[in-house]
Amino acid sequence: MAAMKNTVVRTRMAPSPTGDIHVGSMATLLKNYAFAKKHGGSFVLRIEDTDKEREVEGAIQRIQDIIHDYGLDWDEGPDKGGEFGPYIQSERMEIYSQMAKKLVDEDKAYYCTCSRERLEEVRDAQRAAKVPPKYDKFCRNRQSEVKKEIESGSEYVIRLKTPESEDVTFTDLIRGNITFNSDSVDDQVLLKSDGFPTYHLAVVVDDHFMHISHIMRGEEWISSTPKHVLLYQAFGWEMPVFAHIPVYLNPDGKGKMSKRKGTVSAQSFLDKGYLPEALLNFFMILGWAHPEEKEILTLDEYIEHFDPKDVSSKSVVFDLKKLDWINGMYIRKLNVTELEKKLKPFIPESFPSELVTPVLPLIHERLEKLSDFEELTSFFVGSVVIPSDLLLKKSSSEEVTTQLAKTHEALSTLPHWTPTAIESTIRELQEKHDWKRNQYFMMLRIAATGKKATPPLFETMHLIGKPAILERLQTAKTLV
RNA sequence: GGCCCCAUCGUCUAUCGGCUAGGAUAACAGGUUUUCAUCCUGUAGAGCGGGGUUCGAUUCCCCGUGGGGUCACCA
Repeated sequence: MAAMKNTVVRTRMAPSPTGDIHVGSMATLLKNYAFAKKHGGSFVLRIEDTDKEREVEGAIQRIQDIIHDYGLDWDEGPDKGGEFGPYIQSERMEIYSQMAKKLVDEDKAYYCTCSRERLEEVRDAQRAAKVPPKYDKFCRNRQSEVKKEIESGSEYVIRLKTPESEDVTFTDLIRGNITFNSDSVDDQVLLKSDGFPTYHLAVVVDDHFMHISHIMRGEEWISSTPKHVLLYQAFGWEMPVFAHIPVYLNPDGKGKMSKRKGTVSAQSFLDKGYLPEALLNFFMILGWAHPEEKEILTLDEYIEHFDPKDVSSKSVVFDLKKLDWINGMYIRKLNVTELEKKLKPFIPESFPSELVTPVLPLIHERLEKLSDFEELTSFFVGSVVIPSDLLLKKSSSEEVTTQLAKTHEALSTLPHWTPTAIESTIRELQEKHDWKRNQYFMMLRIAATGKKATPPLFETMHLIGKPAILERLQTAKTLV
């Protein structure tokens, strides 16, 4: 790659503060981060707040927090500055208007005073005539008139003077050359009537002045890339390398991941009990494979091997089953101290704190998500509902009554309530009466917990405690 | 609809013209286990269709089909 030879790798992520970061954006951010790290370059965080109508209060802080929560960071950005700041677009207004004016002066852009109403009418007519809706270039060839209108107070925008019938080609690292005809490119607004730049002007200007070498962004930007290419050409600037990352499809395989089909914010996955490391790992192997197809890998291993050109060119399904598997792997790798710490926000207030540590070893390998804690421990405290039909599943009412009575009797006189004492008591009973082991144990499990699936019986009974167990055995007896 | 992108097991992928098409996950079956989970073993499961190019195409080209993206003074 000759183009890369003397270039310092600088990547960026440029979210707009209109809400929470999407998981897809976080995955793209990871790629930008990893690529910059791999080449000893810099990863820049830039805030694109040029739409004051959609801006959400506090979003800039939330964006930075969530990136940190995922264990990632940036080298230059709004909070830490950098050589090419400021990194918030609303603080760079002067640059954009200057650049837009420059293009007008060079006859590469023009003023437009068309009202929104007129633009809407034009588009409606085009849609009715089944032609692609585009600006009709009304102002493009009446600039002297337009300037007079502006002098007498008309609102105006600045539009790009798109060349006619020219091929616009750029290279995408993942797909190769992509060509559009300039006739399909609108005379894009560059500077809005409120003085703010549009996204298209702002990205190109900022990426240029911030010396961004590689633009890795979502595939949904491919169709606006020709506008950016035209802008680079108009300014006479060197183009960065593009790599458009495929979008994530909904788990059902239909359409771009959207709120309609479940939550999509990066935050929401943390809230659901996924570990950031597991999420990052999932992002790594979705649409990309380690040379040895290793699937559980560290950030460092990823950084070492990741190359945007190896990213799959097709949209990929956000497979929650695989995410669950990865998350389970990461939870199992945790030691109990770490697990307890990460579990904190997922432990119900009603759960006795002194029971947390002893219960962890019993549920550790059963946790797929941190949020499973509540479900897996529901029977350790409080009251349980014992399904009577399950008690009698493999035996008669008489036998179960006898089993419950004898067990209650034996356990109530137990001097030391330990797992081993409970176990030997119960095993002795089972052997003495020649009860079917599976039936008896399962019956006890149901009586003690109300559930068919639990951690090992004796440890579980131990933690539930003697009084509660005796009480539940009594209750069970009344049900059979 | 126009434009653009894409196409290997259900899903994510390997293959960079030689394939008995490999792996992971999910599914299913079995083993370990007092249940579940973990762990181990096994089974089933894929090159969208049609044309070329070639000694030979999953791999290259074209057409079709299907899927996706995008068409704002939003990013």
